[in-house]
Amino acid sequence: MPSYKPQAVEAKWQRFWEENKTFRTPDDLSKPKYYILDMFPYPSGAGLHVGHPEGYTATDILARWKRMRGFNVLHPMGWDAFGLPAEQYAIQTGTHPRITTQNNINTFRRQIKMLGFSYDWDREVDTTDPGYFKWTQWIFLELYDTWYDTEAKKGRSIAELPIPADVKSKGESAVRAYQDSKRLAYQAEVPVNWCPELGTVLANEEVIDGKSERGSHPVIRMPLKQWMLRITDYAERLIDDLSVVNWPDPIKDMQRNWIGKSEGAEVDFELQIADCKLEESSKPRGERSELLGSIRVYTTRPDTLFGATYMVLAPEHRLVETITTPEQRTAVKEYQLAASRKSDFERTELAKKKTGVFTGAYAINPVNGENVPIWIADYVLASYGTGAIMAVPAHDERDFEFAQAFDLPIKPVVKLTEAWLKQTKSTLDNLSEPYCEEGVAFNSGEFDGLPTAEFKTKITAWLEGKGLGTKKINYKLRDWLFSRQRYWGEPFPILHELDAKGQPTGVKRAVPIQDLPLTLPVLEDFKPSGSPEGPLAKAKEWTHVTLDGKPYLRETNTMPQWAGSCWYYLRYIDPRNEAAFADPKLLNHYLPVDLYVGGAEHAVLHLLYSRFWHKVLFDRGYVNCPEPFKRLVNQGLILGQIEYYRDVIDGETVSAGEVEGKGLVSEQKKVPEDEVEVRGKKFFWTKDPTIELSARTDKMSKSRGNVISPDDVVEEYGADSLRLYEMFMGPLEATKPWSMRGVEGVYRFLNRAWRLIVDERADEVRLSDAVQDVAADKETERKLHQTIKRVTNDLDGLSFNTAISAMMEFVNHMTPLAVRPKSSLRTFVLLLSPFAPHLAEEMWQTLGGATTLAYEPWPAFDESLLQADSVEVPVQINGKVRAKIVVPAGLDSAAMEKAALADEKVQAQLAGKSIKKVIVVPGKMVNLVVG
RNA sequence: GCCGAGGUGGUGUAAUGGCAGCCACGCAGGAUUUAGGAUCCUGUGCCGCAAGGCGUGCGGGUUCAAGUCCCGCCCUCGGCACCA
Repeated sequence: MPSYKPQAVEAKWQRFWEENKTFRTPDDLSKPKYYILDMFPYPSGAGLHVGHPEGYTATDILARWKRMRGFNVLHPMGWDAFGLPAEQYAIQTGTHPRITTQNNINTFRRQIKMLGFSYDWDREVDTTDPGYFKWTQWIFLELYDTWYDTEAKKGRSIAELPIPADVKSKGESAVRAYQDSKRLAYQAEVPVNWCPELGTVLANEEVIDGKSERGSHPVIRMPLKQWMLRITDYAERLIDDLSVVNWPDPIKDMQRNWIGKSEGAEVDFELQIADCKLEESSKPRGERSELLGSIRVYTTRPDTLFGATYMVLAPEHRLVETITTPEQRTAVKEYQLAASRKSDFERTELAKKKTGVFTGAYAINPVNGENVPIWIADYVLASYGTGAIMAVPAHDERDFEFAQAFDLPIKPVVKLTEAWLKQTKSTLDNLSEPYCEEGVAFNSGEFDGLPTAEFKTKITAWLEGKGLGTKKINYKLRDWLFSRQRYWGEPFPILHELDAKGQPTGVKRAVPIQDLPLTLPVLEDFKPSGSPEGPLAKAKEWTHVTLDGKPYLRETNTMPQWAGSCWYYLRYIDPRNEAAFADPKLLNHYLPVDLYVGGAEHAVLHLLYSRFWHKVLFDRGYVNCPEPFKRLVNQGLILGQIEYYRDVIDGETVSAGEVEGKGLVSEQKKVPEDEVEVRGKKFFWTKDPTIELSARTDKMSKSRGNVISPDDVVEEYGADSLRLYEMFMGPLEATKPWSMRGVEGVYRFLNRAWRLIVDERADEVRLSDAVQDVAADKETERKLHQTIKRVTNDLDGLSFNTAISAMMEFVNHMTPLAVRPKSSLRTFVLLLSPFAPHLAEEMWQTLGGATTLAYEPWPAFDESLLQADSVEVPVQINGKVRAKIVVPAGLDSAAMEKAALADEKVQAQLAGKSIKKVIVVPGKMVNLVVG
């Protein structure tokens, strides 16, 4: 084997690693641990694409590096295998999802192993394995058993929930209902995304622009009884603890925005209805909220209360019926009906123009006693705040639009500056747009002159004093809709008690722990039932059970795909444990995950859900750290190769520039790369050089036909080249286009590295004659130590691309040498080994290594060997480089200045001018400021 | 609209405020080769024969010195989107 044959080398070392279990992670608690985690994939039928190995290669390089630095590295892989595609496939073909899933997993495993990643395969997990989802179900039961103690800010067992005396006195079922109302996992009637075409409920993230992600079927909102998880109880802690993790700021921002904390006040507006007005107004706040006497609103700008000229209720608000006057009843009913029929999509998309209807009722503005009309409009959401707002059109964009549409009064209460009025061409009585900034109050009675922040505090206190309002914090985050009407998911371990007639009593019971896992029933027909029970309801023998002599009906919903991925990082720590989800001793040792790498598409949901579950487990004492993932890095998207297009209009090709901005519609046709000519910054078509082409990179997709399969790349260039190219493309976090030419570039580099060491002309792999046991010359020594330093620092900073270019420079230095010192090459091979492990192992062996290099100590660099004897430094005159001088390294400022002034070119430039200032950066440059 | 990231050669990219373009791709020339491929060497930001000038999205500013810091715009991408 004279030349570099990746296929042979890679097969050989993959076999070696597998047979020797080189990357098994022993639970050696005496060594420092490093837990490095990939986001595990959903094994789709299409197999891996080149985007997957990007993150996996990065983590593998770090895992291998950390091992060489003496860490006990935990680096596992598994499968997030429940979910819709396998089920859809089952519906179409009749193949059981278990079988498709197994096939897909086998494909993914083969492909991932082909890339030579150093996973500990003994720790592989599969979310659809009963041994795994037993514990998903167990965690669900923990959530079911937990209530959130707002005083202690901590989840506690339901057994510890204090039962109020009046509840206790009403008996056992009242107590049970009270407990059920506090559990983190609870059932509730909520509006869901119902897709009639698919006959199932969809998650929000499965609905795109009001249509189903699969098949683009219409989705409507419909109230259904669903399982919910009370993630909102943890909202505050989910925000606060972002400050203790090392995550990219944009991701933290996205999570904060998603949770959407806002601080404001709830204010009660008394209804102007003769019957109840007086009798209710004396009631203490809190009790009154359920009565008819007032409407409660939420506002972040209580300082604009004096400018509230009307109120708006969501069409679904529970008081709409009661307050609507007989004259308005028909109009209100019609509006409510229309609103309920609209999908969320229509409600937002068509809401460019504000709509609404007057209820005929009035309320009293608590700060000035003025009557304000009450409207309903779908721009107010029932699900946020109190479902009702006070409208301050002068200082709120939406209220302003609405007020304009319906000719409602607009009353400014924050001082408008002259400049602003001028700029917006407004007058005090006639604003052209709302003023939404903070400012100083006016038109606000005794509060005139107060700045916004101070006003907010004062007015809130004033309202509290009168029992009319209180400080309030709201979140955009909603409780997590946790049930799906699907087959291929974890069944809920919950039983519904039946009475003698076979009707549910409303009493729920957890499946006893010893009966877990609760596996899925065998079904022939996986189709959605079209009813809220889901397909599991069809398995009658499965759904009906008797426990302790009582008949029960099993819960027939299944959990969403997020469930299994919420905690897989915990199972890796002790994947075969049958007595617990993991041994606490091991959990304490390996947690938290030191580095978590994955796509930014999981920036919010998966990471938020996972953190939530982790916090519950933390509160309940199962894990010892409040956050699961210490450091997070998002790998960027890999786009398809650059492609060139010509624009065709009515069969004629025209230049790219002629289409843009002229409202013309053209058909874009692909132009092969060899028909592209570069002229300046533009591209032209060789078949008609007057035609300018456009160039573009797109996301890889089947429909565009630009998907690159790792299988093909590995077949042609080998896994090491694929790995290296994935890292050489650019920064890990960046979005970047694929290029086969680029793969070839790194392939050539590996070939050059190979030829440094291996005798090309021999039949067997043997050391090249040029490699000898000699001491390295000074230059080589310096280059080597520079390379060690750069690679080490770059690995530390996850700058894999620059680490590779440093190694390329080293190889470029070594290539022309007739005699190459063996010790330098051994060091180089160690540096290369995390990146191109197969090739490195082979070269290590050729250089005399007895066994795997996976646990060889990482090379150290000697700072004293880094510095060259002399350096070239630029001499600038007024900031422009005019000369270069060569000076001994470490020369001081004064000497450098002297050397610069002695230079001929400098002398010439200085003729007839005087030096005003001299700046010397030792070892870097000299700048002479002359006049 | 709001939040965030980013605009550097023909391409991917690199540069603790200190010589812009490291390392690659591509291209050009040369060596080797029957030829092709592979390999090796040299050159390659733009304009210019050259001297030199101009160059990091655009316009200002700070500084001896700005791709990097500050202010104002433009464009691309990602996320959120009537959340009061």
